[in-house]
Amino acid sequence: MVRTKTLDDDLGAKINALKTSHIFRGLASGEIKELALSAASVRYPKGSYLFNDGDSAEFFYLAQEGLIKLHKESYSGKSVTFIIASLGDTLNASALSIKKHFLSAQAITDAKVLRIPQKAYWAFVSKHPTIAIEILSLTAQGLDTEYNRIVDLIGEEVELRVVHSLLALANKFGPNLMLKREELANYAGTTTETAIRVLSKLRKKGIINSAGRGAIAISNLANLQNYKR
Amino acid sequence: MVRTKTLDDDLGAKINALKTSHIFRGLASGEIKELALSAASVRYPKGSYLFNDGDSAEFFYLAQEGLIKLHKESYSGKSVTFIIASLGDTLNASALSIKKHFLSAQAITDAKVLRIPQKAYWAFVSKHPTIAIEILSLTAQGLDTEYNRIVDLIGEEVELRVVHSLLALANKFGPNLMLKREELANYAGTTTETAIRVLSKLRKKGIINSAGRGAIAISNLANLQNYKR
DNA sequence: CGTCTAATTGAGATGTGTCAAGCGGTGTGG
DNA sequence: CCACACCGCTTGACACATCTCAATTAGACG
Repeated sequence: MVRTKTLDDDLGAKINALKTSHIFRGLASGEIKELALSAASVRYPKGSYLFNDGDSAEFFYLAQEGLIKLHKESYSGKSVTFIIASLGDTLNASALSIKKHFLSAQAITDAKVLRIPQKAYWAFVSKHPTIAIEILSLTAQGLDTEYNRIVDLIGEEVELRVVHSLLALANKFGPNLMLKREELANYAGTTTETAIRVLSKLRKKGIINSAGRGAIAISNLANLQNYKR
Repeated sequence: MVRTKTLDDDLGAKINALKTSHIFRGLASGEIKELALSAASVRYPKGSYLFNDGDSAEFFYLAQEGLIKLHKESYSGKSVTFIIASLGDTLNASALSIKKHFLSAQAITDAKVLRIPQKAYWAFVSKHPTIAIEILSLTAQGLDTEYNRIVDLIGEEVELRVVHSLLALANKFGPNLMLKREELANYAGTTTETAIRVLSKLRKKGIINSAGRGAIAISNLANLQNYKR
């Protein structure tokens, strides 16, 4: 029966998708299957929002395709990007115990995610305490990252912050970043103009190439790593 | 036998101390006892360090008396305070899965803590999955706090940041803060001088009183909460 | 009473945001 | 297929918030 077959394929795809996440790595396919059964694959067009800061968290999200920006706006309207999520990244793993999203999620390219109702997610984690530890580990790492970002924000000048942002992004996405200058600026916590000025300086030093609109190519990673002024 | 008696008292005190933490609230005394058995009560004089950023995390710490500052220094030597811990606060709960401390802990008054070897802490948490969830909840809250701090740092001016810092501290310690101007400044992510200038302004508006050295008294909390300029 | 640390205020330097203008590539509609 | 419009990128000039440096005052403590 054709219909059954496609459904099975679908389930298999979901199981594989779940396995791309660190937090489910330790489990056997059989175990994951239970969770996959309540998962839905959903597409979001570029620019659209998956959820907003402050919304009640109804689903657990796992990125499958595209880039999703996790960000938040200040009272005065300035947007800060915390995470750019891609394949295998959870968008709100720690929302387990928290009722509200504390960031907004916006697709910056066309994107696809796996979406699981909180209740099913919670039940699954309760049944597999190992996963709770994985989530904790992930959340703690995130906390460490933010501590470092704050230290940077307070103690270092913008130039270095932009460099650090580039390094963090390159570490995750490789040396060819498909990001607008504005995205980089939001990530580094500065303005587009200032980010561009830093990039111009880096270009003159041969550390990056202008790779056209919406792209930044790091050509000399080593020099970026021990960058001084 | 006197010796046994004092030991028992000691154990009882440790059990009670553990109960002051949110993460152990759900457990019965009998269950906590196991953990208390491997706990040691340790004193640290004002100014001394419990551990340093980057050290391997050998113990789990719970604050019992005094104030302990969790902070980190930037490469350029600027110190940022993240948390001021007091009775019942864990200093490194999420270090469960992390091998290294990611903040430094320094006593800002004479302090007393409960100290538990990582191994015992880990074993206990493994045995009580509920606690892992509590720790996760705590860590996630911490993450939310830091997200908000970053948004503040990037989007708002110092004046407002100092006000927010005062509110956060007052929320935890009450309107009479026993902190030096310098501590407040580190917490708000600014310099001592700038913090003082903001405080002077607030004093002129009747929102705070100068309560002498090492103290800040908030006299009008309501006005502080809806503070504008 | 003297010393030491914290608090306070001033004046100046400067990094970074803001505003404004121009350029260039890309896509779209006539 | 060309032309026009839009959007992202880039650079310049200027304003200003905040840091830095310096000097003074006040309070605590021996």
